[in-house]
Amino acid sequence: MDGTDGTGSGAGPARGREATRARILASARELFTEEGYGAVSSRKIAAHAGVNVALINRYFGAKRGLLTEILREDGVFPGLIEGERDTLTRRLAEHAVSRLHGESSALQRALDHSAGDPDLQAVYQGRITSALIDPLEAYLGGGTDSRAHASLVTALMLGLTRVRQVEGATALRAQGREDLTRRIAALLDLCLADFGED
Amino acid sequence: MDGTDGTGSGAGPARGREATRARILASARELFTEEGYGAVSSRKIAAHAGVNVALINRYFGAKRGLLTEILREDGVFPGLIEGERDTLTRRLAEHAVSRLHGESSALQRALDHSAGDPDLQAVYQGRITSALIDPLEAYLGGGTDSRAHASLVTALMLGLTRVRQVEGATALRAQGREDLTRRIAALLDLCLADFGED
DNA sequence: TTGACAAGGTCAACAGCGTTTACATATACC
DNA sequence: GGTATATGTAAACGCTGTTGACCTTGTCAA
Repeated sequence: MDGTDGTGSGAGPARGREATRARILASARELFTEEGYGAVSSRKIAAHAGVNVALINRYFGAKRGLLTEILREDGVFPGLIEGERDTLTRRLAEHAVSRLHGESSALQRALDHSAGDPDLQAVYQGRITSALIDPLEAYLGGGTDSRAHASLVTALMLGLTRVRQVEGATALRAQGREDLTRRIAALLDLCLADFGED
Repeated sequence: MDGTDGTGSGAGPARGREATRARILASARELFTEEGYGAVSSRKIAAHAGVNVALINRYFGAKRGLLTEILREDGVFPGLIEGERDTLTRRLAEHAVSRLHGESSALQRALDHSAGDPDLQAVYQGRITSALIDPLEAYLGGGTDSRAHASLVTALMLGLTRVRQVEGATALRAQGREDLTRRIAALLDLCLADFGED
């Protein structure tokens, strides 16, 4: 008994399914964090994990399955879309400013950087929808316009991340942190205002 | 005389430098438009142009050079960042709504779709900076806050494009076109407001 | 006219990628 | 013990972008 697996019911597996899986995943996480998704090859991950390349595809289907799994474990906007409605935009704005200042985790920054990889399009599509737009829509009450409001909020949040990637957003960061947070919160409030009121 | 080249001064070139270049570029443009940057290989472009693969690298340095050249020819936000200041945000908002409705050129849509390709990171970085942020900053007068204002505007514009890619933005498009345009214009106005006023 | 030089174009190869297939090995149950 | 099954391995497949050696064509100078 090596006590690794949970499939103990049927015909017993062998050496270390879960252990191997975990080793691959840990290596992928580390390398993606350091170098980004596109820059790390399957063979490199396998070598780092001390494992055969083919096992990546065996256990995760394909390279992108590694990232899917990593994303599944980490929340992108953890704990923001819950709690008081009055302070929602303030919380989101603070989160956005933190990101502008590079205060998100190293992994998160690397993943932002890999967001446009063609291979990951479907992964990020599902991720943004299920971790941001959908929860926002539900949080806002699910009315007819909730989806549109959620989309506008998402646009601003994603756009800020992109601008930081493209030009560093030094001018934004040079604004006082509180001023910038208030401005973004105000923008988010306007995103959430009823349509036809401007 | 085959009348192709402009270098006629020195020792004469041979068959068709400019003609070949143009043929490659036209093929790349067509294929990128139809299938996107990442999905089209160098060999495919060469075959479509009836040309040897190596010529792509000879004339454009690398595959990404093709896209650089195409972007150089087409303006991304042509003619928006000029003219009356009072209607700037309205013009930008109308442009954004057009994009949301898929009314940009097929090429532009394909390029939006390829925006995150790792190979193109530097290309798009320079493009967005030189075709959007920099002109905006200059247009806004170049004051200390102009850059920050330009960054916010860019964030919103890029974010809207991304949301359309990710979830289709059907809820946004379902809003009345005029209402949506007004909302985005209002957001852009707020992006441009002085800091510390909220 | 003949030689030399350079530009344009071709061919085949390189190193790397993600992925798959056929095979060997070790484990657990009957 | 035999056998099915899960785990791990090795080697290849087809593809990518890119490069270097080669051939061909055209033009100029001697």
